[in-house]
Amino acid sequence: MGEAIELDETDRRLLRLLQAEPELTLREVGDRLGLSHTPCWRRLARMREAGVIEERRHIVDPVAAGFEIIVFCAVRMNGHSRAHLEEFEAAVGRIAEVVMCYSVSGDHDYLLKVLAKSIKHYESTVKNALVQLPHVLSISTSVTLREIKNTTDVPV
Amino acid sequence: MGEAIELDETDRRLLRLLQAEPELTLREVGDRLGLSHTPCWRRLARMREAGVIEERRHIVDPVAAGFEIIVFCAVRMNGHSRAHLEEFEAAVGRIAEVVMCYSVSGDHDYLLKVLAKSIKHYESTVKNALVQLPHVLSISTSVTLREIKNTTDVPV
DNA sequence: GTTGAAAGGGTTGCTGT
DNA sequence: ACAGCAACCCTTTCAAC
Repeated sequence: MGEAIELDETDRRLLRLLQAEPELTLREVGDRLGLSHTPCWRRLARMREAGVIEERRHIVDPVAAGFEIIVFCAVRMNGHSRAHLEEFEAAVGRIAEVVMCYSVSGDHDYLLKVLAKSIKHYESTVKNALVQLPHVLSISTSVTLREIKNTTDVPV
Repeated sequence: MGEAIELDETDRRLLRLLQAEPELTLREVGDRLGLSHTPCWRRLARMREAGVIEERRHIVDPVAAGFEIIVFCAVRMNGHSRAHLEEFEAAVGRIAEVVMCYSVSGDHDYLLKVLAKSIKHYESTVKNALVQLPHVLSISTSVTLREIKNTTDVPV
């Protein structure tokens, strides 16, 4: 998105407030910060412009929506040419059950987070699709047992 | 939150639409689905009640906010009594830089995602705090090199 | 399910500092 | 450049049907 910008303490307080209480109106935010709502709105617009803050998102709970299985996959590749990696990454982008993918340093090449309706769904659909991609050497799966914490909040 | 509920195809279309285009107004959503805005609102209220959909959240970009380092930590514990685990989990809840924590099956006990402003910040502040917690046996760190995908969207 | 309306938030132009 | 004021438009919400 936009250029890198400096955040002053008021910007950070604003972000903290909005992350902690997402349903606050700008007028309420202004009251808490000792400002009127307009400067708050302008600061937000500036931060949105710069890509610091994105559109407000509707958060769906995977479990309540029927995705009871959450697994992490560590993927190892057998070749690291640009073309190989791009092919894998494009495929990951197309698989909706893969909700997160980072390339990582260390023992593995990629770390993925995958949602599935059941173990069977994960094994037969998602893992199968991933293993069959070219240049994938191995996938080691960690099944999550319990969610302790999962937040989108950044500790600004 | 609420009780488990059944989602019909209209509910799922609604969720898909709102996840894909979070800024749509209820009237626009209604138009797309061939409904007026009121039933859309009623369905959303019901899903919110049931915990399927949460408050709309403001999403802050960690990198744009100065958190350039994202790491995953696999934590191994040396005791698995309820008290040990609860102590660790409570600590994790208090550390704002830890944005995600799952207990997992397999080689490790917990998998964490951590935001930090620098490697130094991660090592000296976050990792240090974690290692010093009682009953933590080892922490192995994977530094992320690049984000390929990271979405809150559930593939309903 | 629909229409219609009250309440109130987001947005913007203008003004003052 | 940044804050505040006032007004408009539009969304959310909730009647009544």
